[in-house]
Amino acid sequence: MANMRFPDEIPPSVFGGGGGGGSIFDMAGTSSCEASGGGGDKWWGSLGFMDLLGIHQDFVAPSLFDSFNHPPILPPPSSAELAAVFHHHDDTLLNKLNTNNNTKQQQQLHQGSLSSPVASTVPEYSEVLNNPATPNSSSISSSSNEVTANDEQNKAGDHDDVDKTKKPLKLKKKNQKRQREPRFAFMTKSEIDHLDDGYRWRKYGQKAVKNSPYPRSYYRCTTAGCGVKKRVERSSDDPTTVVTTYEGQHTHPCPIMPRGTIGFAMDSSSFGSSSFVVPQPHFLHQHQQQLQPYIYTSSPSLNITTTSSNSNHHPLLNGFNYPNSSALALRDHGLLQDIVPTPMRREAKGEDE
DNA sequence: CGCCTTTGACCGGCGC
DNA sequence: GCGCCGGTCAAAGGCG
Repeated sequence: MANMRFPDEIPPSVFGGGGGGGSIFDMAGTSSCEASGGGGDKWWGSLGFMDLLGIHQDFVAPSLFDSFNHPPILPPPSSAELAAVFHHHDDTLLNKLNTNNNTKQQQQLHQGSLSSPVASTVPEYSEVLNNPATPNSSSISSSSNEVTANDEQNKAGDHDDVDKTKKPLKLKKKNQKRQREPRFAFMTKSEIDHLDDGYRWRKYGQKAVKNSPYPRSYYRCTTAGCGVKKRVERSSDDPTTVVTTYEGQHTHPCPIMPRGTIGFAMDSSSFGSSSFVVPQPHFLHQHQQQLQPYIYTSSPSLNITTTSSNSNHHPLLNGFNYPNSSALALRDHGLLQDIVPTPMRREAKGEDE
């Protein structure tokens, strides 16, 4: 598979608003740590999508998984122009989302976890807007009992499947209902179905989606022992929108840790629950309030710009290469302004000059 | 050769 | 019980 990359220089263009309903990350292409291995001169240039997701996740709460029990504090959504992230246990949510962008369910999602960030009642799934989340973050491991349990279960299951020859596979333990790992779903505007997030995925299945002309693809993280899965499907309502659902939690860092990530990497010990260092911009918490909705719109020409009022010019981003869509997204939205500490920005700028 | 995608078959959950 | 459907498996083939 060819790694999609952005051209080194991307002229500014129109940063269109996201479509209706749901959150939209607009990305024109994909990239990965892998892809950026050669060209990522800038710390930022090779920042993987998942890294960013991780960042955003942290943005949501010190532990996003904690938010399963404690809804994250979120900035208010900006109506339709929202970058929505769902973490849920309900498989049907996305289907419903796809088939009806304005369902009552969605409204409940919005109301439940957005307008009432500290709501005491937590729906089985909750929506996290403007905070692209990922299972990948050390900060979530502390409350990911279910994940680890499931990982083990998965591994055990895999072994069983492998050891036992062929057909009697799936001899799953009876009476043991398969537990779903927490899921994070988000919608992106993209021409590319499979957004490269820096991790290595192996496609293990594809199914036709009911009421949709677009198939759903199933991916699994290829790293040994990592049972993270990913589902990718294109919205039937809005073919330009790709719904990506992550399931599980990476037990490893990004296969190719982008150099730039160092800038974000915090000592995992400072979070007390990390088995590896991942971007942990805890300073984000201080800036939560400034969060802008992530509305990323790509155009076929990959021209992207921003409409965000406070993102007209980012010293940090001046002259940066944009080998990946996430970078674009952030640049686009001036997000770095909010999430990157000034010293870091300065440093980056200096490096850039 | 290793890794990946494709694809049909299979399995389990769930609703009727 | 049956059928539908989502999810997974694994053989086969492609690609670098």
